[in-house]
Amino acid sequence: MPPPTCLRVALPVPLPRLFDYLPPAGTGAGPGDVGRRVRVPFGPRELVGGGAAPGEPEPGVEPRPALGFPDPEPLFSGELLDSLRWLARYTHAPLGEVLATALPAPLRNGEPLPDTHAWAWHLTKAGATGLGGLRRGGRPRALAERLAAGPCGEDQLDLELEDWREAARALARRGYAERVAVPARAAAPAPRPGPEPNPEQQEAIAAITTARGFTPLLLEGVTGSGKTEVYLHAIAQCLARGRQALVLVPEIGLTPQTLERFRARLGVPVHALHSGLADGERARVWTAAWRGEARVIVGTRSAGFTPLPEAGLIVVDEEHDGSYKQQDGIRYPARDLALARGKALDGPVLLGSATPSLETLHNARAGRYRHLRLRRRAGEARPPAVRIVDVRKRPLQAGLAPETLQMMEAALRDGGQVLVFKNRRGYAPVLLCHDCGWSAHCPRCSTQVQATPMTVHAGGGRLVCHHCGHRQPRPQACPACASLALQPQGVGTERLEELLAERFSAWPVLRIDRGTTARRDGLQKLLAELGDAPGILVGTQILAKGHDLPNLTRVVVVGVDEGLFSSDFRGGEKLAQLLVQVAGRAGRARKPGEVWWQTHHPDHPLLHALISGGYDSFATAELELRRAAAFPPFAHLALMRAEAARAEAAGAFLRAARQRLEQAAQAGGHAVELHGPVTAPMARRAGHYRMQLLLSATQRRALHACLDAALPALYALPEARRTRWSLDVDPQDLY
DNA sequence: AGCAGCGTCGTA
DNA sequence: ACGACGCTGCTC
Repeated sequence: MPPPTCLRVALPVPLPRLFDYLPPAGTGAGPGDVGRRVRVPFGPRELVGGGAAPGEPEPGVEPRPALGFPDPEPLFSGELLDSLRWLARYTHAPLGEVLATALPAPLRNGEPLPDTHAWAWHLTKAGATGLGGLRRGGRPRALAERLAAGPCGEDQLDLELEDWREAARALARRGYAERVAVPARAAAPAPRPGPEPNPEQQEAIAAITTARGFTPLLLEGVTGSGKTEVYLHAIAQCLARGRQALVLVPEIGLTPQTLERFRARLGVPVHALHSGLADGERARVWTAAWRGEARVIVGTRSAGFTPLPEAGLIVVDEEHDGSYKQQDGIRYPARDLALARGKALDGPVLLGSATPSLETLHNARAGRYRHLRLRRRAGEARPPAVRIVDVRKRPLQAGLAPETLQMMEAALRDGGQVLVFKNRRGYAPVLLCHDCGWSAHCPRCSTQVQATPMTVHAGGGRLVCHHCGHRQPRPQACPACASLALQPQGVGTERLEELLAERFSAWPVLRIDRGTTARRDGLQKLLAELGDAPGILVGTQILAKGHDLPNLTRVVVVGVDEGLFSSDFRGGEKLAQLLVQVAGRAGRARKPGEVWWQTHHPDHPLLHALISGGYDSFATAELELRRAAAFPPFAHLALMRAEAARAEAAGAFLRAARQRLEQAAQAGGHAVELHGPVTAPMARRAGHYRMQLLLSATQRRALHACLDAALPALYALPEARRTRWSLDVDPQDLY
């Protein structure tokens, strides 16, 4: 057989096909080019794609020559390439878009692989002699003395000395110290042993380390039960076998303490990957993993794409967390990608959570995942007592009942900290005219029924739309009746902070939300400021996890009711997870914790299930509801969304799509139900009209087969060009 | 998606 | 007569 003349290339364009190119030098394309980056001409522009397969050009196309290969060998191969192909099939996205998403920006743009050495510091001759002249007790002196004992990697310096970078710069200016590149492995700190695992932890560790072949495991353990210890032991054993490990954590779960703990314990380079890193740094970490230099990668969602030529273990911490599903761009499910990678690797995948997602729990109960449990909290910590506060007819101050306020005061006087959880950012959710009833709405967003209210921010001075980000100054007078009686209605975290600071003026009140923690280490700094002193923390979601607050004894959840009647099918699950996670913040050390839920619905079954039987009992009841209603995990969903400046354009596309999908389902005998098109619950966002079409099927295969059959035709529809449309397989919510 | 080619308007 | 748009077609 003659060698193939073409390389079929996957390009980062929203077109469901590959493109054929002649190899650059005129040599034949080969299987060695699969997974390689290729620079190609595409119309009037130039793109970087990935080799998908050698082959012959489709009849009728005149292939152009590729411009060149940025690398001597494929960046994507083996398990990673298989997993990315799986992801493309699963999301029904073009392979080229998936490959591009898997690469850090510089590599996506065709830049060469960066250097991956680590940095270390060493003392110069001048430094060794001049050391004695440095001021005693100063940071430069301390650093110089440390370096006199031998060169030291930057990761190790992070562990040993505070604010050493400033001191290092000072030494470098005098010519006393130098920064030198060293192989990544050489810069790793020496490992330190951890505490002896308890019997439950030992059992879990043994289950993971003795697993052979693809083994998904659910590690279910309440906050403080020591899941991280299990991860660390399993990773250490994986490293001892000469393998790499990947740890995924939620967006806000990767704290400097977490990273420090991993670094201190493992004795190999531990690389972090998160949204706070510069592009160049991400590319370096990705490349270090690709070269096998990085042995442990800890990172958020996008770290799921890290190449691991010697992978031995994948951990997904807090596997239920919503941040694992990308909400914009191509929607990929990082937890499921991790499972797919484990399958392709034929290795273990450890899913950890105190509140597993219902689908994971369902899989575990059905025996598809091994189910490991940690029931005991470490040390003497006891589970917090939960109390429901019936606020019906009660006079509320700052949204808090009198007995809640009394309890808070008592806890503070006792020297403890109190967390007040309110899932509503801003000052107040509505601005209302007391004279005529006008209220502020976003000019560009609306539900099916009404324009959405704008949230009052900045101490009442500004209006912000939480759906599209639109902001405007707060009007001085009512635009409808010119009255000056404009009143913020309801309570957000900003106002709660203000009211609590007034009521509890003797104690510090700290607000923790997206506004106050914008900077990367903002949260760290805020919490460090408070320390163990008595005080109040006010905040949103962000407070639900990740931070050890040993002196936190009371948790108050103010907005329980807002979650109880969510219209979304996952609303109950999300609320239950939140309530349990927030409760986990209380009483982590010796002090017993208490959690107060304020509600107008003290008899709601969700609350009772959680109190009487815990998350497990809630999950059992909720799974029954899902089964009865044929919702996930008992059915599989895909949501086709369309938005356009004219409502008609979005509807026209989805009607055409429905027709093609129906035809495909009928022709292929796929049992798929179609619902819609209907106006999206958020009917207009940022001025665009939104419609959606829901697909559901009992068999996942049927859903995918139907989409596979119909999608090529949908891309070609004339209506498709007049609207922005997207497909979301396994949507997190139906908005 | 981008980008070009081409038509329809708006104004100088 | 020039240019700001929107619509259409095309990308190996």
